Amino acid sequence: MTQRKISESTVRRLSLYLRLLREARPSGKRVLSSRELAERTGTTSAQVRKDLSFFGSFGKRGRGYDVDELERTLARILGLQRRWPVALIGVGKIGSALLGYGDLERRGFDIVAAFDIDEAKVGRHASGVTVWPLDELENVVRSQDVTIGIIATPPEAAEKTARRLADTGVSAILNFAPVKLSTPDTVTVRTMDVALELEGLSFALTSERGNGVS
Amino acid sequence: MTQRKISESTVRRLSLYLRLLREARPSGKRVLSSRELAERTGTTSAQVRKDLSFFGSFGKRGRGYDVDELERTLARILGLQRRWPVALIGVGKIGSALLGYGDLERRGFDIVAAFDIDEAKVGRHASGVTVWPLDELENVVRSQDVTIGIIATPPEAAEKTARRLADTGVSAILNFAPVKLSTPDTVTVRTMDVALELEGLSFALTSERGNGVS
DNA sequence: TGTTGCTTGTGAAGCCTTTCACAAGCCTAC
DNA sequence: GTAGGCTTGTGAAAGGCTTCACAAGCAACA
Repeated sequence: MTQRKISESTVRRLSLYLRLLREARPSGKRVLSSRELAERTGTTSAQVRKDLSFFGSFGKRGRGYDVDELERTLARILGLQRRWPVALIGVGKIGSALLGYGDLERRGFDIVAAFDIDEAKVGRHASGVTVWPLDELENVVRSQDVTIGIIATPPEAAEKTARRLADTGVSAILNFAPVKLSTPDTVTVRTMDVALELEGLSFALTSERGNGVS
Repeated sequence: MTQRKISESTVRRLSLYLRLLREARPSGKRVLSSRELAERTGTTSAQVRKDLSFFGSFGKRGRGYDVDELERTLARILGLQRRWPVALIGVGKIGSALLGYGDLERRGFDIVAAFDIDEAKVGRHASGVTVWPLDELENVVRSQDVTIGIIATPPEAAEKTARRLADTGVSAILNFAPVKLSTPDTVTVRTMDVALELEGLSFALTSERGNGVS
């Protein structure tokens, strides 16, 4: 789609800009400068302009960026002009929280199916999503055209689950299990590990220094 | 404690090394080389050695790193030779999931108090932690010597909650609300945003390219 | 139309992180 | 005890990301 090698940090910031633009819209602001975007996302104006410049020129000199237009542009760049069907594997504590977490739907991601190995959890979940037995993973994922999977299983099961997802054609995985997944490199994996983040905070507190990082 | 300017990515990797060492112990391995550490955490052996070299020399040439010793060393570097009392603000979906999530306790973080503005949630939580009314935040945090707070409130309440925590002497915040927190720079903030991570995956899928990132 | 003020887009510089490559050093086995 | 094989620790090189700094351009207004 676009040129290669956009860094992960750039993509992260693009998401932040998009989030900000969506929040800004109701306020009636029609235009935002790179400086304003920067201040409200915790970066610098040069960084904002550089990030956007990888994809084109979207601003007007002397004015800034049109809020609506930049919102559409960023959504397109990030692949969010569409909705993504997502499969959730593991309906324990974290899985259940995700099922009920409206922010995902609001931002374009629909959990269309959930899976659990525990028969007791199979059926209709409180949040309205159907929980399938794990055996059905391949069938349901294929029939629903799922390309993004969320792993919220116990750590022991994560690796195997990842392999099954990969084999079924899923090419992006958000992993909540505190393990490194070994997947073919046709699959993009992001791991979220709460304890790991807390450990980062522990380090910051221990090495005693108040440099706030967002 | 140690020399300055350790990058966030280094700290992240140190956590991964530590996690791996703890997993490796039961297997009976007494020694691990930087190559083995690297392979199992998704980096390179040179990176492992460089990361460790910021803090000292812990290996034995020709052999590798003693598992027990390096585990202790990393725990000390990360400030994990102690336990951290943590306060949780917001006992909704995410907050409840965290309360029941044993991995935190296992890795040295004790949620010693939870808070919610909703009277109905106040009392003893299923997971055994006391849920306090929000008004009690300052009292309880101070009396329990909490220095790490987890914000799991709705986004609108996050900023104010962060300020209250900061004013009460909390100097590290793990933020689950999808907003940028503005805190004095005596406070270190890390934000975890599920939708943001999914957007990163969306970008990867959209810009069509299979470069697996862990 | 000309002037003033402001903001973008971008090469270049600066800084930081990762990778390279190799001397130094440990261990085993003969 | 010494030869061979392996691994660490680390300067130096390479690579990547961020910041700088400024020409180009838009808008408002006289």
